[in-house]
Amino acid sequence: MSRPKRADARRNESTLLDAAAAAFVDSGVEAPVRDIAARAGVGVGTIYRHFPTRADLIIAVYRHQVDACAEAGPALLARSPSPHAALGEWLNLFVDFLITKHGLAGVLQSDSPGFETLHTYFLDRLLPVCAELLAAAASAGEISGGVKAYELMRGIGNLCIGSETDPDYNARNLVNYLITGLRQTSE
Amino acid sequence: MSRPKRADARRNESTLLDAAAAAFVDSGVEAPVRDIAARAGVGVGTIYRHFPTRADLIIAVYRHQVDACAEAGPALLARSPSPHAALGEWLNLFVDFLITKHGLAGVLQSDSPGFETLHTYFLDRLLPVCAELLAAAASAGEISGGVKAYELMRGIGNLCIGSETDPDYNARNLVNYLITGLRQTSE
DNA sequence: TTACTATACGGAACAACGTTCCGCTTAGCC
DNA sequence: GGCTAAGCGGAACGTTGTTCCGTATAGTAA
Repeated sequence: MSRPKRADARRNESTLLDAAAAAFVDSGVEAPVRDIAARAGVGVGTIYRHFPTRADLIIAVYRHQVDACAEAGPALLARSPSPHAALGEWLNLFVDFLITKHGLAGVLQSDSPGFETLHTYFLDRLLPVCAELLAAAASAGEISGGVKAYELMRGIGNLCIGSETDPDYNARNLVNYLITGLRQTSE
Repeated sequence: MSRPKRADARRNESTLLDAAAAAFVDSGVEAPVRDIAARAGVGVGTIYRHFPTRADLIIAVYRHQVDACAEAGPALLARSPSPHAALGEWLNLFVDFLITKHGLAGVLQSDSPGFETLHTYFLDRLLPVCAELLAAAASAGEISGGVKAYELMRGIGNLCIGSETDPDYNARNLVNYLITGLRQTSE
């Protein structure tokens, strides 16, 4: 076991998280590393020591909210009138999260190496929840069992791209059509 | 009116189109400008003289196919059993086009300046067709009139992102759920 | 208090990208 | 054969993410 981190290191890490969060709000998740460093009054090297890649910084900033979303799944399933309704509500929760973080949806789908950890984190955390909701809806006979959780999550994520910047595009509408379409396919 | 283009210029333009098409097939539409120039045995400056921006090159390469897609709309409407069926077929045609061009869907939604002309070209050409199909389906009472053509096209485009690289994600399935969902909303 | 060292820092430097610019070349015409 | 507008190549610029290393300092032991 190594010694605990130095005090200045701990301080910088927290400063960086705040600066990143602020930068993401102002300029989206694609805010340049240099901007974030400048905001925090820190060199770029410091960022990379704390967060091996930009994706890790993004994860650190949003971890709490992703976890909250994951935990909401079972809760919705318990108190919703039907599994399909719970699935719909949960997906809308996910959509809300994505489109309030400028550009997160886009970065999430990016297949550029370096965003793998981001991809992985979201999947690890949310895929099981989605699968559970889907299974419940399927065994209630509300949807076909052929819907794959990964495909659905990825599709929802894709639909959210650009929804925060383009006033003529509202991902929520399309997501709801999609959810409707899932049910009709049931029988 | 200025003189017609010089022979070498015309030759280079056509060589560039071929080189770009080949590069897009090999490495996707995000193929670096330098690669395309090298393939054509030409300097990068030559590309930019013929095509002010990368987006213009992409448009030039795919123009024919976009036009073909646009023209297929009215034809499908004429020979399909119902407007909703025609809409579905046409959207699948659009999806086929997008997912066979590596990364085109992604670039199409990119809001980075410089891709505006690409955005505009697709919209100019395809939006009216989509709107016509939607209107026909709406007045046949098959779908709600509230579906906006732009939103639908953008959503379909989004769904196609990554469908060519990720073996576990097939945009076609989700697009079909979406199309189904459109009808059910008619009630 | 002082001295020592692992830890952490800053920012120059690198590679890859789209794009611009300009000195040289050449096609087409008189 | 020469003149000139048109066209060309590729170095150079500005912007990315990321790496690297000389310097500074926190924490500890004397």
